[in-house]
Amino acid sequence: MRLRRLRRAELPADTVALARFLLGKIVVHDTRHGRLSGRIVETEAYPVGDAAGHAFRGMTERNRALFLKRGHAYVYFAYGSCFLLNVTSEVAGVGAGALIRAIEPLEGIAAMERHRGTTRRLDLTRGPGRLAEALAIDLAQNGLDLCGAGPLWLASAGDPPRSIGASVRIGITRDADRVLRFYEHGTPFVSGPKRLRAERSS
DNA sequence: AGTGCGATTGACT
DNA sequence: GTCAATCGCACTA
Repeated sequence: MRLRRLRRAELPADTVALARFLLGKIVVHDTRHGRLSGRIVETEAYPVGDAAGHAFRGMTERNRALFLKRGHAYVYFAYGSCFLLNVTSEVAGVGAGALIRAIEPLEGIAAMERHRGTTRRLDLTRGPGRLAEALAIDLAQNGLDLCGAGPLWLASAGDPPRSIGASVRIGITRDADRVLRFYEHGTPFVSGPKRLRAERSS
């Protein structure tokens, strides 16, 4: 597969626009055990001022990376069991980002199966905690520049954009009515209940 | 110092 | 479909 590293200037400077932009792009993790990659099919935006966003109550030790300029990785540990991967979206000092919720496995599928302890293709990377585990992402990747020459990066495969759906975000309680979850229609690799997979956006 | 709560998952009915 | 596990962090006192 032909992959081209995305440059920071190509990333939309707006959080919601970035969340939509990321659909169809590739997230790549080059590890000691080879390349792990997947096509992004579901994201959520956590823009400035969003009560559901981790930056809402200011910078802390945990969410520090969320305040890096756009195109950095913000990884955090949730529910005592999972790591979640976000792409930061604003200028330095402003906390906002896009959560990657699901990818379609591309390269390194055998390694992903080992990391996840299953060979069921749909269970590999459907859900933010699952995809992080499949891609071997944890706090060691927190704060990495996704637009630099590092091991974790974003790529375009030149795929034509497909139909995009939108819904409310999953698993939050504050600002729960905002339509800030975006996903690709017609792929089985999207997480969430069925009723949140059919709404049309653009 | 103690408490409550998740940007979830996997097991189970 | 429902529900508990799990633990670091933020918040209160």
